[in-house]
Amino acid sequence: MHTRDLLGVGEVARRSGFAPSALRYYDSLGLITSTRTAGSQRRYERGVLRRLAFIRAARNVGLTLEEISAALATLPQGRTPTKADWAKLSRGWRERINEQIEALESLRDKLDSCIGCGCLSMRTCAFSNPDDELGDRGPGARYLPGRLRAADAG
Amino acid sequence: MHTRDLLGVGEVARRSGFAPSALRYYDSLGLITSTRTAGSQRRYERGVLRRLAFIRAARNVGLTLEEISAALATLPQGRTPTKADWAKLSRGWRERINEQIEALESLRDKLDSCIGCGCLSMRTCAFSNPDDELGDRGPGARYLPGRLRAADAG
DNA sequence: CTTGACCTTCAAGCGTACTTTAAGTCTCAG
DNA sequence: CTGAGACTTAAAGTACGCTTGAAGGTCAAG
Repeated sequence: MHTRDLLGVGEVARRSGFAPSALRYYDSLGLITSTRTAGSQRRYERGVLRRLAFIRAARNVGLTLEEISAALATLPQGRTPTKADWAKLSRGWRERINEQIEALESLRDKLDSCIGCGCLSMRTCAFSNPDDELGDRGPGARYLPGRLRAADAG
Repeated sequence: MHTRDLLGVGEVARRSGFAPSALRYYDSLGLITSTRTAGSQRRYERGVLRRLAFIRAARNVGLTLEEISAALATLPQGRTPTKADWAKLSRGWRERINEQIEALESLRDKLDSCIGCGCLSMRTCAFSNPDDELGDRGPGARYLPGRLRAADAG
């Protein structure tokens, strides 16, 4: 067998869907941990796959790697996390997603009224009003309004 | 009066809510246009404010500057855009926002079933399944799943 | 004409999340 | 033991959307 209980980066990549480079990056951030062979190649336990599944799901919800890292840090150390541990971690996501949905609905409704009146003028149109907290999140791409990126790790 | 019919960068910044540096950046991209004084300082017509309102609203909806640029390019050249022109431009956003909302709802529902079963395992859990088109969008931050970032300028 | 506020350009930096490249090393089926 | 293939590191690159800094020029009220 070449299917041991320790997996190399390539195999974890295949099974998790993450690129090897992404796995090394996560490794460097401490999001996942590995043992090393005598020749310093990474070897992962199977549990890493569940961890990676969590990471991907969290990314889908919109969490940053830093937020994910913080969430993972709350897992019980010593024993292998149970299903309940993982479920607890992701329970908060539901509300987060709901907030994102609400924000988008509000945006859509504003758009409806703005198209209705044809306004789109500065600081009077709710839809484009810059005081609706924007641009106060530092540099970097902001694909969605601030409140769609509120920090709240499960 | 120092409130002419041509506005300097600082004034446009104050009125639009964009930082002067952002305005110069947009200028460099051709998103907004300016005339120049003899001393090569930028002077904007009042119409730029509506244009900037559009830009901000489009950013709120999730459009990239490139998409916004393409949308603005479809405005009638020669005459000043009417309210109807602007409304036409933003009409497509509604569907875009609805798609975003649907994607999030689907994500939330998957999460519900995943928490119910406690699964979160690789390639079997719909919520974290990497084959749900992820990681195929090149480098850069991806705060939300691919389908939440589909290109479709109003 | 002075002066202070405001403006100019260009280059580099930032933050997130990785990927790519280069040059070299390790592993293990046969 | 060999060789193909998988792996290693560090540094730089990519993408987006700006901000910051340095060094200097302009504008307009008084």
